Amino acid sequence: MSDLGFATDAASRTSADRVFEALQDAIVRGDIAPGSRIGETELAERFGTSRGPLREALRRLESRRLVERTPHVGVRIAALDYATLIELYYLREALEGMAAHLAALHMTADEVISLKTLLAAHEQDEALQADTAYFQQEGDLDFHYRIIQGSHNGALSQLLIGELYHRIRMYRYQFSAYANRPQKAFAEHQRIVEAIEARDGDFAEMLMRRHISSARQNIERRLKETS
Amino acid sequence: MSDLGFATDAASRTSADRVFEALQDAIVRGDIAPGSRIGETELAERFGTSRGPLREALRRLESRRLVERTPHVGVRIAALDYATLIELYYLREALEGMAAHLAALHMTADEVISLKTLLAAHEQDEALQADTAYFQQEGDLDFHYRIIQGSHNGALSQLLIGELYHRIRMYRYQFSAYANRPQKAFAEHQRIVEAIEARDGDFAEMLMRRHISSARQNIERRLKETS
DNA sequence: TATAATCAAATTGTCGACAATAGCTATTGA
DNA sequence: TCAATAGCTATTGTCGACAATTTGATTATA
Repeated sequence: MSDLGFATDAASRTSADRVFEALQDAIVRGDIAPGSRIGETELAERFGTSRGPLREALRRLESRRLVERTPHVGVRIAALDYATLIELYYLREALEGMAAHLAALHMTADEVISLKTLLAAHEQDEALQADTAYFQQEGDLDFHYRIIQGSHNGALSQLLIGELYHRIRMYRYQFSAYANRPQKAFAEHQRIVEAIEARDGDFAEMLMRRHISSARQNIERRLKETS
Repeated sequence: MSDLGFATDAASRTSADRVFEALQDAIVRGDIAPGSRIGETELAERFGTSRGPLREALRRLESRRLVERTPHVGVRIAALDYATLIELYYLREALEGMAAHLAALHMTADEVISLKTLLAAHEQDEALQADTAYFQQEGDLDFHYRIIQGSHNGALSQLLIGELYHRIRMYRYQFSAYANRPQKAFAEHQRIVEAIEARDGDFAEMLMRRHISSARQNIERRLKETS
């Protein structure tokens, strides 16, 4: 998937760009333990470059809050905690609510058809695999990506997909069991698409906000049960 | 004002951090023309450092979209256009609406009092200076900062204050005459504070969204008139 | 004259070395 | 035995030099 807003021409990709993407992926997937501290020399060797480009990559990852920096001490891989996850859900509720609203107003007919096709595919797959979490999660992201892109608001897309979603995915990879119930989420997806198809911006926004809000409440509920 | 999320200990500030802040300030204030291209060597000399730290600073500014980078070509100061400004207002509407909602729920009594004091000071100053745009703009930002901080949502504050607001300020400095009418905006501010004081999250959110939305519409209206 | 290929200059990308700082260890004193 | 200090080690911060690439200018050719 394209990482909006940065040049990714395969040909003229610079070493700093490559290590940025590779390191980001390693962090998001959990190949490097959250909260751990790794030296620049070690990282540079691991990614086959020198400390110069590596430090440039670290600065960008710092901006995305995937690493935390302390001057003269070093960088630490971002730690994951539930409080921050909850905060991110409020951000998603606001931003994706707006995205759904704008998508209802600005999506092209083709984009709506493509979105419905995606949902039909999900329905097929769900019918077969009942409650498989992984597909649902990736499929869920796919669905949300489409809505965001459908807003036709570049700043909004860049913010959500280019910066926020990496942190979301990091939590998904490493806090495995927190997804909303697949069938419930799927039904909510369907209603959102209906509202978009009806070009009802306010309703689409409301449905999207409730969709994300209920996911957040689901996490908060589990959090109380297990503590 | 603090630039949330990054170490700013005056003592151990690194050269890369200093040039980052200085260069960001120069860009936001328009000391360097938007859309212009400046070489790394020239920038490094201007800020009294070498290209290493400068490039780290540029990477962070790239993440904030204050500069645009083309591999092997160089960086260009972000260009300003009305389409992007409008997009940013939709972001503000969504995010600051959420901030107002959360502020109504989570602001401490002291914070509410302090916010009311700020507004009283604005009223005084407005009574004296009628329609002075500059103070109003800075005062306006002050007001919005307080609400955002009052949300007590770290991720939201970091996103708005730490990343988005620099672009907003850049537009304010350089697209001078686009502010909402001061007295109308002030009245809206008062209503928002009333809703926060009444702990009415939904209403505070609605008022904030209308406040920002009408500012956006005001810009769009002027845009049509002059074109 | 227009177009394409070639070359040169300037700029960016990368690297290794050195300087500066923080944190740890050992030593000294009470 | 504990605390404080001094020194050492490892890591980060900074710099200058070199390599790679782009861009434009120039020249040759149709």
